[in-house]
Amino acid sequence: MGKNTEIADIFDKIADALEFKGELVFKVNAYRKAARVLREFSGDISAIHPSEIEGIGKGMVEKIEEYLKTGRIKKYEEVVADIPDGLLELLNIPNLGPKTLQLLHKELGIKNITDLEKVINEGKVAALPGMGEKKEENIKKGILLYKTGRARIPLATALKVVREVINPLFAIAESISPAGSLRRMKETIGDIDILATGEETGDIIEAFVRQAYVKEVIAKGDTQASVRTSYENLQVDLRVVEKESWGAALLYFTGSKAHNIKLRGLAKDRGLKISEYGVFKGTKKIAGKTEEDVYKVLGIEWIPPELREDRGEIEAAMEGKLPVLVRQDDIKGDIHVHSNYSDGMDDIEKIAMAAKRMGYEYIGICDHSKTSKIAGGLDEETLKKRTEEIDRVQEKIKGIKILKGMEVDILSNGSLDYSDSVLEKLDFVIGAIHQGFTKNVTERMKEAMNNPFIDIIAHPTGRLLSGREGYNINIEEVMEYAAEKGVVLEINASYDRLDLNDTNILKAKSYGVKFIIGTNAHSAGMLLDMELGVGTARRGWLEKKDILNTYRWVDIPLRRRRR
DNA sequence: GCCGTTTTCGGCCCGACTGTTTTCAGTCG
Repeated sequence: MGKNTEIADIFDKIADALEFKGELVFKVNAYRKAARVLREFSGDISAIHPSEIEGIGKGMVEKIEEYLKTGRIKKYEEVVADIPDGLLELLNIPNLGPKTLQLLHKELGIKNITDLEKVINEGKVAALPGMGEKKEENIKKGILLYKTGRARIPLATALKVVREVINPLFAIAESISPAGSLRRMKETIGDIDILATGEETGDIIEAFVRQAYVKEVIAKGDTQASVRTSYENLQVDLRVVEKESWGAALLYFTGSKAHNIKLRGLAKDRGLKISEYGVFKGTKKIAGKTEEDVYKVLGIEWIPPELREDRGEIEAAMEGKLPVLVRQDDIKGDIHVHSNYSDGMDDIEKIAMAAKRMGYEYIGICDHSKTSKIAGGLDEETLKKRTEEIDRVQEKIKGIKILKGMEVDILSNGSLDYSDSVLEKLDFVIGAIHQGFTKNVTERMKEAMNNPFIDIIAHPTGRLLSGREGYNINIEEVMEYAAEKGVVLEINASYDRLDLNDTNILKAKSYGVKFIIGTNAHSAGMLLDMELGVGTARRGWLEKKDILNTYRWVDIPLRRRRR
């Protein structure tokens, strides 16, 4: 874990403590904002000066410096001194906020979850001022949710669920769209947000809460409802709005929260007010039908959802310098697909046909090399057979170029898994670390890049969304060396990888790295994961020219062609 | 605590829903 994440965690804890103590919300928010920007900041935090990053002022810089020097932040120790260990952790319980927690602590002396459950079961909570039976019941439900865990689900799963949720509503709603972090293509999703419009608002809400997948109706009003579904307890929120407010509502519901807050602040500076109903000058509504309208009255262009994270996109829009983001239909081929020669499910012909149906110009068959025995890695003899097979299929199938690639293991000394004479005959080579995740990974990757036949580095950090931390690696050093050597970094679009991720892409781009999006598909159907890779690239501000598989095959400036 | 060609003081996004109230506080997004 990097220093900035460590400090961000402490700032968040300070925010929790201050909020618990009833400190001014703006002060609390200042700590939360500082934590957020620190998490996303990729530069050297020891060199930050006040006001250099928005949200980091004099006080925060002092605390950062203090932490770097002493490993502690005194302010943190002061604010938590009189708070029992583990009490603030209870703020993660849904329906239990700082005010209620303070009340329970003060009046009933609760210090941890055990105490909390005890007083709830004894019915002592309902008797407190401002509390009641229902509030007690809601906290009880919250505890249950907290204990079962509300893990974020991968984007790929959320995309599948949202399609199931939306489909039955098409018949009733006039228009309907996913919003929230899903629309922003964030790599993991907490809740699913859906926006709809239509004549019969009540009918839409009723139809929504009556779907078979609904396990519990959390809230239901005239214009919105929240349900818990049977899909891993995933919460889905539906909001129904007037047609005239569609754009403002979509903007509001898409977020991110930080993006919205900044936009609303901008509006306020101009004497306007933005809500989910529209943009208002006094009581007069001046925009709101489309998202474009809302941005326009602020004097800026429409910002693609994937950029809406308050990472400089609003400033870029004000200067007219928004990137023209890469799109799915810019992609001309997929170069990371495993066939049944190694651990893929489908044969080369089936993959090629599927790629052709997707409208690709080329498809790169890319199996494991010999050291990856578990994954059916190919020895030189089998590789020769695969080459012949590709030639045979290519004879048969026209209209798509089938490329001979390999995902070659980077070995413990940084050498590649085949001799140069074998690598030279391939159309392209992707180097990958598949073993020794903690051993000299940075050095091995750099050594591998010294081999002139390596074109691409696969899944550069090795992290898995399902939990694996990734390699013990200095990723900045790898990025810098890749840029120097002209080695391309992969955006691996596999649903569990998305590696490089958005923030690493931004960082790599600043070093001058070029990218390629590969699905790492192990079946023809998984070619569709390209959508996830494109979304991630867009979150990393990438344009068509940054991504090499938007080029025709003959035009891709692969390293081996530039020697 | 942060921030500033309207300000170095006085602002800081905005609204829905729930549950407790009888006009509003807390939580959430």
